[in-house]
Amino acid sequence: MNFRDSLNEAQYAAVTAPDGPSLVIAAAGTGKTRTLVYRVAWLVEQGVDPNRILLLTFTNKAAREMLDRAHALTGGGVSGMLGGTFHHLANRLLRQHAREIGFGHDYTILDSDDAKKLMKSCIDELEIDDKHFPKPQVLLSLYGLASGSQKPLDDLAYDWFSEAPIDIGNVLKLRDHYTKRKKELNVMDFDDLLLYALKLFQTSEYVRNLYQDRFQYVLVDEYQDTNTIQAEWVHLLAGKHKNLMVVGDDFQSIYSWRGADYHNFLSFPKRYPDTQVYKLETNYRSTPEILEVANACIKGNPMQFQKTLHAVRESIAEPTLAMLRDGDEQARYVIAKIEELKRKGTKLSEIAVLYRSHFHAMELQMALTHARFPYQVTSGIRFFEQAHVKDACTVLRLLENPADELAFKRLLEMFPKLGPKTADKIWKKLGSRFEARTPEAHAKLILALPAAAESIWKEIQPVFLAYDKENLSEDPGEIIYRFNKAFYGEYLVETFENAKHRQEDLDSLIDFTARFESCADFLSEMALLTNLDSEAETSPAGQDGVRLSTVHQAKGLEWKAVFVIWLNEGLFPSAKSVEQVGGEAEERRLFYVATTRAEDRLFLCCPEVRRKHDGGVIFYEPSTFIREIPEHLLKKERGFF
DNA sequence: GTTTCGGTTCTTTTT
DNA sequence: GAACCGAAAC
Repeated sequence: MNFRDSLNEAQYAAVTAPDGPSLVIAAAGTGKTRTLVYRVAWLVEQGVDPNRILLLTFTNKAAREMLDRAHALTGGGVSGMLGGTFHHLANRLLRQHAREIGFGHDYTILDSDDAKKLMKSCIDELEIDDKHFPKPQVLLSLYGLASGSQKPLDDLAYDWFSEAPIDIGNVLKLRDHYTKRKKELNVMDFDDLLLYALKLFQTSEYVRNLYQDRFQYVLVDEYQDTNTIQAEWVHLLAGKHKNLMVVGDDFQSIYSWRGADYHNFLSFPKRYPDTQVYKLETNYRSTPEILEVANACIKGNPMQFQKTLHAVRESIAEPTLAMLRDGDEQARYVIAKIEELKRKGTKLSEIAVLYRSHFHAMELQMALTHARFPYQVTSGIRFFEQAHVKDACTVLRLLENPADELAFKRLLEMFPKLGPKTADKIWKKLGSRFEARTPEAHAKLILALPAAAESIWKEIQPVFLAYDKENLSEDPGEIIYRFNKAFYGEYLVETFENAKHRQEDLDSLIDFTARFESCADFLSEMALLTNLDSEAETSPAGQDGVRLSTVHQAKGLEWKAVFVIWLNEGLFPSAKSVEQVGGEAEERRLFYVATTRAEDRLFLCCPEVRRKHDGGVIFYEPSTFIREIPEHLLKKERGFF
């Protein structure tokens, strides 16, 4: 393979870097993924066993893309290489060694919805009835931050609630209780996966040696988004061979609210004194006038590796700043521009509308539907977190983990006359455990059920018992199918008005299970996967449509034309973020990410007012980020409706 | 004592 | 939407 001809100077240097620690500072659109993929190919060509290469990413999408590309580039020469998200690797190791840290190997992974529910019941159990006590969601963020940053909870809590009269003692007590409950239920939340994986490495010499020996080369994508745990874990993973290559861009660090600390990235050379540094600044994606806007907007941010995007492309058009009246006019403006682009030959799938928060897209979604424009939303609600999908998986979860109280209660609460209180009583009566595979457990349960639920249970009991009898532990789809046939299909129709649509979801869920080797595999995956349609998007069948996405979810992607909507003070930058220390700088980086997604055309949209549902209006100033861009870089437009 | 239903309010970002 | 709250219904 000719590496020289496929790469520019800086890329080539990084790809062929000598052993030892190396830091690749890769600005937006400079071929970061390409560099990583070629690095893998290079290593393999040097005779490194792919089995001994580890590639860590943050998202499933990034992992899949890199593995695919590496595969294609080497003609299948990288099979055996381990590549995936931090959470995936953590899960993989923990499944094998969970006992060493006091869990069963059959632990369940809580998604955020489960975690919220469990947190709520913890609050009830501690009888905290303070009206002003923070909501489960808030507490989870706080605990997650403490876990990810490895900082003491009390310090963080004092800062977090400095202006609210919150009993910090309760906040601390609650975390201990929550931790204890998770152990009892044999469940881990997302933060736990990372935390316990690190703990495993710190406490078990055997495990540490096993993987330190194995991983001769460790590559980390988006290193600026690592938190303390991840950085420490990476440090240990590469601890023996010390061939650690991290790639990232401090300008694109946008996850500090979940503990990401780009100082890991900035201080990498300090931590590893013999680090080789490579800087990629040649941008292949965008026109010079788009890059000028991007460079201008990020320049003022404090504490960063200075770098400037150099364009290689020809000019096309100045980015447009559109001043609009309200959300409706904004929607009409966007649609009119999309029509114009389409007439000039841009495919709809090459156009994206980006925004700070999901609800910012509401008017636009309605207008697009009305105008019969095909569009695809990278949705806020994750496929696997929808109520009916979670309902359908309760049986499986119980079969796999008899201590899964959340699944048990979720299942029982679908029955008539059975609410939270009764479900709790029954769970306790059964000794906080339900061995769903044994007939004895079912007999005991039936005695405890209200009369109305009894007959329903008798319908679904065979589904549970078939698991061992018919050896279904490798066929998650079959269990879901039978549960649906025995009970859930009917329940769906009685409960939801859009039952048909939800039934279709379940059908595709059953199809989706086919790719998994076991129920345990499937359950882990569905907690760690974001969306079912993520692969529909890469498949050729993915139909033509405008992409609607949050900026966070757009990271790493690119489109010919990009619209950024609701660029208003309080919305983007979001008011809540700006309150936090370093919040505005992070929002600015987010805006930088948004602008650097565009290849040819960039439209910045800035309405004046937002209409509330009650008919009132709120005035919004244009975003600081707009005002920071020198005027001559933008072409100004007004609404025309 | 519980469940269920209907009305109200509010949306940050993700593994 | 969906999460929360209060009141009616069982």
